[in-house]
Amino acid sequence: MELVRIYECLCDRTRLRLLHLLLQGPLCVCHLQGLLDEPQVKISKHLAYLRTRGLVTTTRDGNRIIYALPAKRSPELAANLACLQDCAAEEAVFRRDARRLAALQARLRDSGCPC
Amino acid sequence: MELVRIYECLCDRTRLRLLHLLLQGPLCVCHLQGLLDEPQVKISKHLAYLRTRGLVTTTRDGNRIIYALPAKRSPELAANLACLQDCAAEEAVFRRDARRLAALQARLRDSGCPC
DNA sequence: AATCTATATTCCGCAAGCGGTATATGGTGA
DNA sequence: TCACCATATACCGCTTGCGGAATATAGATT
Repeated sequence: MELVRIYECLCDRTRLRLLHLLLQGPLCVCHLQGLLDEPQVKISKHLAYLRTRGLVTTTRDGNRIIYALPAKRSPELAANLACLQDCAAEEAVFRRDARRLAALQARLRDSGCPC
Repeated sequence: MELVRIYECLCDRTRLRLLHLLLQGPLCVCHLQGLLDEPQVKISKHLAYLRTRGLVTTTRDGNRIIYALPAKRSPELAANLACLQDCAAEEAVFRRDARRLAALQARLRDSGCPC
């Protein structure tokens, strides 16, 4: 994957937040939507942007579409995701997202949710 | 510096090439122009883009303007520049730029050039 | 079949970015 | 002062990206 393509995916705040959350594991759209507290169309379009460029993969589970980071990642992508992980720890938005995700996961632990 | 601002600076190939070269040390515009083999206005505008966003600094030396990476870098910027340095080694364009820079530096070694 | 729920897509208007041409600026040297 | 060099800026047209409103799709449920 060409380096500049990766950066193009990283140069929007919403996409950064999505990728940062997906670093913790797969998530369906409705959860991402709830976590980011942004309109459905906005989330969906940014996920589509990432999907067409190969930064995320999708699987269907009934009604839900579950997004995840690709299992196999090029060295550049792996390096940049690691970098994002590190840097995100310094910014409030990302820490807040991570906190909300942790809370969500706690709630979901015993609820048979596919995500 | 906000993370997304950094990525905005990184999401253009010309700017990536410029930053990658500046990782090796300060350079004046005419040298960057020669190394990238791109029109003057293109180089100048991308450097201006980087300058207004604080990713490069300038000093004047007579007619020449010398661009450099900032001495003090935020952790995010430092991390991403290191990441770029690593990833660039995998792509032909960047390797070619680095080779040309090495050649230029060899030629300039004993020529009292300010860069 | 009709409905509901989750997600995607289309269409629109707007702003930003990019590359090029032409021109301006500002320091240097004759 | 005049010409010259290196660099920057203004303007233009084009493309891309973004957000929102409305609509479409596709699986689930009744």
